[in-house]
Amino acid sequence: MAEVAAQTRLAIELDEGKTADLAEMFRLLGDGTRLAIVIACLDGPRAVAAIAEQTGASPSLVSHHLRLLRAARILRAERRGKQVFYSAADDHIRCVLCDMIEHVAESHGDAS
Amino acid sequence: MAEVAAQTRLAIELDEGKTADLAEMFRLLGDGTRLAIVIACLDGPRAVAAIAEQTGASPSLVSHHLRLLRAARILRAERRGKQVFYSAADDHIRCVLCDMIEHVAESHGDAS
DNA sequence: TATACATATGAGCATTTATTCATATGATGA
DNA sequence: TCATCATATGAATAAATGCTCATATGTATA
Repeated sequence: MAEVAAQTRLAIELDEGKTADLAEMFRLLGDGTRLAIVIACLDGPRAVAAIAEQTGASPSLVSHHLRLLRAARILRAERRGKQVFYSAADDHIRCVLCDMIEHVAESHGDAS
Repeated sequence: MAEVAAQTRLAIELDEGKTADLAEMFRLLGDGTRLAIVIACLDGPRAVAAIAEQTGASPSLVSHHLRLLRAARILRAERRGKQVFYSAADDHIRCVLCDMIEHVAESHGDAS
């Protein structure tokens, strides 16, 4: 963990455009329904109906969100017959989620 | 990087409450102004006025956002005389940002 | 072709949210 | 204490956003 800290303690310098792109990514993960959809797709390709059932959201709503997540390249779509399967576009999203889970866990743990 | 992927390829299972907490964190980073504020605080303690100048936002707006970021334990505040200095609460945020920067860089790079 | 199933899209609505302006709180120095 | 600087807070508003309902597109089977 110290290594990671040292490795990443470099200054992050981003122009306004890059910062906006980054924010857009976080914004997409910043909705409970959408985040649940992303998490549902982390373990492998999931059909829209399955995602809807797992998350408790309507197929229509799921489809709306999937469009955004696909456009942002957070998820990728793959058609198999009538169904369309969605899965994580790459492993970075998984890392982002794990880091954030750790953060939430730790900041809830100690009082300050 | 393969290690990280393998290390994190475990299934992420979160109840509704944890997912909402996570989403709330991402939501806070999902605004351009707020994200710029967080980035400005990554290299060390920064006073409110300095953050305002660096980000181009008004001190009032910065203060509003700082309140949210502090409440979410993304930033921590430290008073020195008249000024209040803000810095990153821990290194997880830095990791989250680095991962997401990589993701954006790669998904812009290759066409799919 | 016609029907059924799976997903996608569009419009409308209710809510949330980022921002600004005005004002308040807190701390230092004269 | 008074004045000043730095930050925080509250109210108001314009814009963005998530969701639902209705409908369209696309695919497979009878």
